[in-house]
Amino acid sequence: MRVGPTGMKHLHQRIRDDIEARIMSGEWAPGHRIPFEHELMAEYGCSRMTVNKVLSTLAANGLITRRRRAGTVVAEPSNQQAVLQIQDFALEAARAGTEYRFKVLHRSIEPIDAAAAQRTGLPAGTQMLCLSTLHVMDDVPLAFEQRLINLATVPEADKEAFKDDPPGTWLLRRVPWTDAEHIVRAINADSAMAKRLKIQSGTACLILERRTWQAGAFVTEARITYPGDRHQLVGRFSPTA
Amino acid sequence: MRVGPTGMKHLHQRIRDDIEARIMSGEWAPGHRIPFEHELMAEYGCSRMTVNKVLSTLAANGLITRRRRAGTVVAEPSNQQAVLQIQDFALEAARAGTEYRFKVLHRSIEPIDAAAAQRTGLPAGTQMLCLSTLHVMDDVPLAFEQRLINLATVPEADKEAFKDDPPGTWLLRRVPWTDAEHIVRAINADSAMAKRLKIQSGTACLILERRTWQAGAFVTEARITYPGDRHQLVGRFSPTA
DNA sequence: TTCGCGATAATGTCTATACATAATCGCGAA
DNA sequence: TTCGCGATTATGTATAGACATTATCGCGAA
Repeated sequence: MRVGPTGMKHLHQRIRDDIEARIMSGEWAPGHRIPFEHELMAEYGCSRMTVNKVLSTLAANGLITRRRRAGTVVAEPSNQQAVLQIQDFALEAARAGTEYRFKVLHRSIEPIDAAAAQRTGLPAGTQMLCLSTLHVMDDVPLAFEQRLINLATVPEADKEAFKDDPPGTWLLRRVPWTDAEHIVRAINADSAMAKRLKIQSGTACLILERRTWQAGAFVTEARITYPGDRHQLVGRFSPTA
Repeated sequence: MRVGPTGMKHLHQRIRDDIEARIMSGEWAPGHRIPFEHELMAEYGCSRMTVNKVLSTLAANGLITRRRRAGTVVAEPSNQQAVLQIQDFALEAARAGTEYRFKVLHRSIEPIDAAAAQRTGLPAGTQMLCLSTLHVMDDVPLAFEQRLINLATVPEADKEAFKDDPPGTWLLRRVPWTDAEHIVRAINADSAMAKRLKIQSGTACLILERRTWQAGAFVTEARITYPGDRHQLVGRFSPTA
């Protein structure tokens, strides 16, 4: 019976770590057939349910592929993905010990144009709350946010003044979402953006676009522009976590 | 007994979808206490193991928080994260029906400098395989990749010519990784980069830095520069998937 | 040889039960 | 009133057994 260090608390954790280690080390390469459940039962001296729980979890995480009758094999590495944390400005400022404030520069209710209609999947002319917000840390503009909020999905946004919390924070706490789409790209700041962010015209900026839906209904779109030299998106990721 | 559409195949799927729907719709807001397992048993007319499996999965996905004796509550929405797909150039080209090729512009083995040592967590002076690769689609430069490969972890990289596959693809297929770090930022192209990518000097570029480790041992670092107007990172994400 | 079909085998789901673990509640003592 | 400790209770883990589902294998017929 081969198990990991016995200091580890639970049986299924030991089995899981053991199998993960064999995959991660390359001992079991992609395509390698993993022992059948009844073989693992014998190897670890436990019931099938326990082995099954471990393998189901690994399958859900994409490390292995299971097929009835055929057995279980180590999965091919899939498309790489980058997981980036998107910080809440206020939280980030508090951690860094700096002062944060925001200012809503523009507010209106407008029907969306054709391009926005295509992006959001809504009919053109749908009424949207449009907000432009500048995020400032220690008197330095950190980001400029252009946001559309679907008043059909979030009618209470119309009455909100966005005095204590910026729109993103307010929405995150209020409206659950089921689907999100992100786009990241780089542009040269035009003169209007340069003036708002107090940077030179032409400076490279990072743009993060995020659209969220709730059960198919469009909720909000945010386009956040960061000066390239003042902000970067960072993420750490383990496939097994 | 309230269950979803009976067309759905499995009991635990129906229960899961039902609970997820109540959370996602806002009916059960963050902080709301979810019925105890024995209550859900009665509600759905099933065994505790089945309910437990559903709730454990939801907890693993971060939708709910469970504490012994205290019960289960809907979790506060955590820090938002963007999940971005990083395409393999060859695959992307094949899908788009365009021609793809790459060219290794530079290859050497060098000890890393102090800055790289800090980024990677290796002692300064460690020998690394350094590669610079240009990725070209339909004769248009799409990206410039600067890569370090740790020869202590991947010694066989030294003998690889990178003729059929670019370094990234080769590594992905060969070396499993357990941890990755990503950084995305924007810069203005300097004259050397502009020349390589056939863009105007000063054009905004997207930089994706990716570092991977295998069980604590550094594997590789890639710094990929995309012309901002030719490429963007895209990701779609559901919290429940 | 090839095709079709039934036997077989591996995973998928579910139940009933048992005991472990941890946090809370509430009672009784200081 | 407050503190500490034991009882209570909800979750966490594990087992054995049962049946469902679905590929695959291999045998027999065309």
